[in-house]
Order: sequence, then C-alpha cells, then structure tokens
Amino acid sequence: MPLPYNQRTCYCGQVNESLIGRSVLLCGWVATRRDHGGMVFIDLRDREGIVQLKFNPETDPAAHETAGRLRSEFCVAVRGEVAARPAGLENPQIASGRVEVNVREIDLLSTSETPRFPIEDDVQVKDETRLEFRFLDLRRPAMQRSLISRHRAVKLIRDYFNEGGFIEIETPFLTKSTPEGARDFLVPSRKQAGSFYALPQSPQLFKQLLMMSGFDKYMQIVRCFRDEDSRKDRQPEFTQLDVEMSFVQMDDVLRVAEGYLRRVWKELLGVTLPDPFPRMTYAQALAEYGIDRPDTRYDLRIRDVTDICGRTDFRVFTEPVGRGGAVRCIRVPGGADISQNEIEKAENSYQAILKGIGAGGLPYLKVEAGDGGKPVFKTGVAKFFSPELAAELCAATGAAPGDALFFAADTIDNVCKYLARLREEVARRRGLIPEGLWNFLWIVDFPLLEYHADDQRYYAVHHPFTAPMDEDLPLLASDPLKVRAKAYDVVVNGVELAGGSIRIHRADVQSRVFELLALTPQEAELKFGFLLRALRHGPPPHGGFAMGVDRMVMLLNGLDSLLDTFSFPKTQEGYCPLTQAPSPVDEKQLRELHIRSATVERK
RNA sequence: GGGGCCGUAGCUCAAUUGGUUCAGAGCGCCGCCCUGUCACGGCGGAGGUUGCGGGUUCGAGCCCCGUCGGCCUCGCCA
Repeated sequence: MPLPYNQRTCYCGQVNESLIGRSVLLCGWVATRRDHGGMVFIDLRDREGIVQLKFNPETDPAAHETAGRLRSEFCVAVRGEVAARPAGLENPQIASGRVEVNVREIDLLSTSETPRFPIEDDVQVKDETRLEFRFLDLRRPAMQRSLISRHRAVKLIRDYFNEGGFIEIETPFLTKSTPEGARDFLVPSRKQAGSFYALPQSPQLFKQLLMMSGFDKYMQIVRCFRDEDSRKDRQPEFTQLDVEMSFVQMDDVLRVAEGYLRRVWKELLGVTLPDPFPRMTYAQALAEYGIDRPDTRYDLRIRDVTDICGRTDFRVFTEPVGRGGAVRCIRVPGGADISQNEIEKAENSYQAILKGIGAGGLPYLKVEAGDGGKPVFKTGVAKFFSPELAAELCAATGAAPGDALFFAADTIDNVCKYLARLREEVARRRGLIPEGLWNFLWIVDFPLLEYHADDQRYYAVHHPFTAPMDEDLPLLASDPLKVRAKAYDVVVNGVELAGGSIRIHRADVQSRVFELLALTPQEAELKFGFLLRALRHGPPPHGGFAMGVDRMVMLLNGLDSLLDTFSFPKTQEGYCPLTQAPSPVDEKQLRELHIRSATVERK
C-alpha cells in the first residue's frame, strides 16, 4: 500500500514513550525479522537507531502478510501506533526498548540482495570486503556514529573560527609540485603538453600568501594529498584544519588552537581540558620519552646511565659510549617477574621487537632482594656491575628489588628510538595505560634543521618556511643545528594531532634558509619564486597550524583505524575496492594528455 | 623498496606428520512449522575449481616456485 514516505514523522531511533498512543510514519531498513508464524517482529533501523515493529495477523492481516515477505535490508515505510510494551517485555538494550510500533500499513519501497555481511557492530569482516560493500558497511551504527561525530567536529571548527573572526578561503587543488616533503600526486596538463599539476600536500604556501594579501585570519577545512605508503593512521588523501594568522606570536597561535580543542572535547565528550595545555621542550621529550610525541599517561621515563655503564667492562655498553653514543634505560616497576621467554625468547618478545627496528639486542637486569634486603642484580649482565656500580645504578634509576631495568646502548638517536618503542610496548602489555586520560601537551623548541648523513645536507624538521627563534638567528651561519624553530606540535596520548609554526616573513632570512637546505638561488627562484616575490611586498609577520581532522575523529570516537573515520577510504595499496580506482584509461585520453604508459598491458 | 602474517561456503573460521571426515562447523541463506520475540525456537535443505598459475609426489587445502590481493611493519610520510 503506497505510503507518503516524504511525510516521515520522526527517525526510528527517536520513537519513545512520549509518543505512546500517537501515529507515526517511519522509514528504514529491516535489521532483523522474528516471525512466529502469527505475530511478526521487525527491527527497523535508520541513522538514529532501531525500533521494534509489531505485525498482528488478526488486527492487520494485509500488513502482516507483507511483513512475512520482508528480508534483511529491505527498505520500507510503515505507519502505525506507538504503544508501550507489555510489562516485562521491555528491551533495555535499545533506546526505544520500552515501546513498539503496532503497524497498520506498510509500503515495501525496495528489496535487497542478501547482504554480504551482517549490518551490526562488532562483526569481524575483512577490510577489503567492508570497503567493497562500503554502502552496507556504512549502515552499521558505529560507522554512522563516527561520520556523524565527524560532522559535529567540523561544524564546531567552523563555528569556533567564525566567532574568532577567521575567514574560510579555498585554495587550489591543481597546483605546483613542491620538491621537498612527500611525493606528489601528479595531474597531467592537456593544454600544456608535458607539464603537470600536483595535488596539494597542504595549502601551506597559499595560506602564507593570503596573509600577505591582508586577510589576517584564515582557516580552511581542506583535503590534502600525499603519495606515500598508507598505514592504519595514514591515508593518501586526508583532511586538515588549516589555520593562519597575521601579527601574532607563538603564544597567540597556541591559544587559538587550544581553545578549539578544549571546546570540542567539552562539547562532544564533556571533558574539560586544562587551560593552558602543558608544554614540554623537544629536548625534554627526547631525553625522557625518546620521541617527540610522548605518551605521558604512564611514567616509565628514560634515564641516562651513560656514565655509570661506561665504567663497566661490558662491551655492549662501553663500545657505543666510546663512539660518543649513550646508554639509557627504563625502570619497569615489578618487572622482575617478566619471564625470560617474554623478554628475549618468544617470537614477539621485547627483544624481537627491538631487533625488528635495528637494535642489536636487549640488555636487561632484574633486581632482587639480597642479604639485608639490599638490591642484587640477576641476569647475564649482572656480573659487569660491581657492588659500587650497582648501588650507583639503583640510585640513578630508583631501581628497587622486584624491578627490571631495560637498557639500550647505541647512538643517541637509536637509543631514543629503541627505548621509545620499548616504553610503549611495556606499558601496553603490562596494563600501565590508564583509561579515560586525555594528556594534551605542546611540544616546543624544536630544532630548525636536521642533518642527513646519507646525502650530506640539512633538512627542515618542520618545513622550509618555519621561522628560527630570533635569538638563534646568528647561529644560522655558525652552528645551524643549534638553531631552534618557532614551531610547535600538539600531542595527545602519544598521537601527533596538530602542528604549526611562526613563518619566516623576511625575504633575506628565507633565502638564507633555502641556502642551508641546499637550494641554489636559481633553484629557489624556480620553485618558490612566487613566495620570495611576495615576501618583497610588505609581508606581515604570521604563523598558524594544521590539524588532522581524521585523526581527531579517530581519537574522539576511541577508534584505532582511520578507515572508520572516512566515508570511502582506500586500502594500503591505495586501491578502492568499491569503485576499483585507480584503473586504466583509454588510449585516447592518454593521447590528449600527451602521456604514454611505460607499463605493458597485463594479461 | 625491504621483512612478516594471511587468502578454504555469502560471513567468521576448522581440517593431525601430505593419506579412507579432502572438504567440515557456527552464523547467514532457502522451504515448512511456530502468536510476545528481541542471539526467537523446531524440522528439513541448498551452497566450495581451498585466490590464480606452475612444480614435487602414487597422492597436495597442507610442501616448493611464481603471481594477484589483504593486513601488520621498517624505510617513507617537509
């Protein structure tokens, strides 16, 4: 029977006791069917939730007959009365569980093939299958929640920045290939034979130009593209909140960025974040956590024991020290009970994980109580510590009987890398990560440059347009690696969520930095001439930040994969199982683009 | 670009050292029955070229090589 489905009265998930006795018109999909031969129950689902429909053969035989033909994921409209469920038959598991709809009329709007997988949360289906049938996957309540929460976060962005006087301005997607950074996605030009656009890795230079144009406060929610290998927290195209402001110092930018995050966490999670966020220097983060995005929810802080361990006769320690490296360790409280198997034998032992990232091994000590309760070291490394050195080590690390000490001895960079990984692994396995904490912090005082031995040149730690600290400007000439940048990252629970910097607004400084980055003036002119020219036309001091929207949605929803925050993501190989993109194109299309494929046709 | 794991029914998985259960289970699906279910229940049934190609073997889901795809990971991600 045709029903005016355009006159829907509410969503399924909104049916509740306030509607008892009222007639409702609902539209949705058949989630489950329970057919008793007589009475038929259907759970009807839409984006807001589920409501139970009841079909009674005695009172509504026509509707009941149709209900018997319904199958999973059929799309229907129904009209009926909301009624309280009989006492004792409520279902507390669904929001509408105290009521049901006695259906008088039903209109079968469309049928469905049997779905490839059940449309429920907590079903384990291969990613590939989920993506191939993404339109079904997105019907799952968890996916609907995720995308709806994403909408709310994005709306909050626009509200917040609009209230702050920011102007949203779009920037080109077809733009110029940038030499540094990630690989570009290229788009061949039809009209300029042999030339290519690149999809933007970020609107970095455009937003700086907009500052030079006088827009003063800019924001954009913008897609960015990077042709690098995917991970579960990385997609080739992703969304950034991009912000830039003129006439500001670092603290002004941080205040704006924090304010937004505080508002989102308050409004979407009811969580009050600190004002202001705590700050930690890059140097401290590396020294104590081994990484520039420390997870401060648990302690396990790194201790430098280079001096003490350098005085042992243990070559694993003394050799790196002799070469200018370091010996550092973490103390694992109660770690003496970790089995040798878990530390160094098992396939996924701590040592195996470290070896996987290049470490030679995992020296460790277990501390036990000796005579008079004095700490005594066990394990093979113990014999290298005289009682005096042992006492020094315990004092330096706070190690007490029952603890374990895990060491790394290598170059300082590697020691940091190994212990950072070890911290994470130990914390996770030993359940040291408290639930419900949101440890936001700013990492500041980044170095401006880092040196790569393989091609013997400096690279920008942040990007080539980041301003050096004013007081470090003289070091650009004398000791570039000592120059600190006006750069900052937001880290939460070990995840880098946002980052930014005050930009260079003086043409001479920018040229000097390009020079350090091994760009000749000619190359700089060719690649960034437009920026340098703009910098010669009264640029305001400016700075900003960018934030990963996808990652934020992931955090807000407690998800561990970016796949669940995108509507239509791609596999690790950049393939879309739904549309089968990328795909070959006609020879004619290629000819028009002045392109010839070097790949021989398969099969 | 490197390393690891994986690919068996629509979905999730099992199948001893290669051998008479070498194709099975749960869910789903189809049919019949069932008037208060919500993991409905009962009876019956259909459904597989074990990703693909080659090799070893008397014999391969299992071993070897190649290939395609997926996931994890190192590199990469200014």
